[in-house]
Amino acid sequence: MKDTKTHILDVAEDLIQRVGLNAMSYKHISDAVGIRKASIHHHFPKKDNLIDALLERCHVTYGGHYRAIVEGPGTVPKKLRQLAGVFEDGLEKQKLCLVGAISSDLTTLQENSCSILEETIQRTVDIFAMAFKQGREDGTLSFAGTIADTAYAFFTFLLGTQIAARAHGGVESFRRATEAIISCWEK
Amino acid sequence: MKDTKTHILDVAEDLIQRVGLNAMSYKHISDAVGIRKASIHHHFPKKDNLIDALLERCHVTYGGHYRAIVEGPGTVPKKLRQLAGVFEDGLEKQKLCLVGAISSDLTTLQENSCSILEETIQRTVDIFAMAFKQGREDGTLSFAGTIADTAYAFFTFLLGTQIAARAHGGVESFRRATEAIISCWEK
DNA sequence: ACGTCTGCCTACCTACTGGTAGGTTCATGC
DNA sequence: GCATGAACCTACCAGTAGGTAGGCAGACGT
Repeated sequence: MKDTKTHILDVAEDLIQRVGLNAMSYKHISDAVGIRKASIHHHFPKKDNLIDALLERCHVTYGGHYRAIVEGPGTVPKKLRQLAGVFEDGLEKQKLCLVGAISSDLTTLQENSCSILEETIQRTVDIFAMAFKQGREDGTLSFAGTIADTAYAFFTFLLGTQIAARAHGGVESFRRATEAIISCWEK
Repeated sequence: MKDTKTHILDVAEDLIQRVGLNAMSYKHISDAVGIRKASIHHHFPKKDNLIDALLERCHVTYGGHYRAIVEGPGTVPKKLRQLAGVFEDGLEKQKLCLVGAISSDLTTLQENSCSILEETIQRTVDIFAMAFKQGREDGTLSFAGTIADTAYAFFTFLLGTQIAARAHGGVESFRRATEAIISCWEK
């Protein structure tokens, strides 16, 4: 039986990815975890605390995941497809990237959460940028903008395509759109 | 003094774009319009009716807007930048594209609304596709994928970049990311 | 044996959610 | 003159939101 705090975070993350930040409630979490609502408050007094913890955990978990891909073996175009694959896996389960789901409800967040979110995006883009840097250097990728801008664009593209594809086209459309973008960079 | 029904739709649209679908309530609308909550229900009995009306109106309003750009004068790359400009204008007011905002909260929608949303996305992509078709034919654009896939990718890219840029980077990042993508297609 | 801390509980609070019932006012058509 | 229906109102409903107060059982160091 795993740590309750982690269990709460897992359930909350899953709920946010599926139904969105504002449709997720302490009641939903307590139902799924199997403890009372007040007990969730014992671990995370305010909803903001939960969100902050989620975002901080996210740029460890996902950051590690992305980093493993970028620093791993294979050609750069293949790495880009692997990064897209992470989003595709989520989409298959009708789930959005946590950053995307939370960003959509940005204006209902408190300031501190916004800062963490901002930092999480930056760190993610930085990891993506390593791939584009490598691709430009080894000549497997060809793109017009800067490394940072292109990495940012690729991340936001994946984020948006995941959101749109859940509403229209599904995994098939996601894959075709991703291919349409990556193949333009491929030398 | 404009039609109340239209006034309600305008306010609801603005609210959804700013705070999201699930953070928008009949109370907020009634406050902004200046009539009582029950009166909103008189015009739109259920929230779903409001959302449906909003989506249907959206693919008239925005559809017309996009069509005017695509069918208007200027080179195709310029048209793509004008399309991006529509999203940039929204971002400047901290507002998301209606389709993006609603798509993020897709799972809290009823079936009928999902269908309309799907159709709205399809129609929008179809308009975008006209520009890519023209660009491929007159040789001002060069892209690897099909016209439909690339148009879809460009739309979802704009959608995602708008969401992400509101959380990190703002208009500046939006513009740089957009330029990074378009310049790869420009011959 | 002792206090104390953690984890969880029941019971409760206020504020707000979407939605309904039923009444008033007023313009329109017959 | 009178019925009709649209537009709006007050007043209310049950359900749910986030959050709090206070109690209880067990583990733990002293």
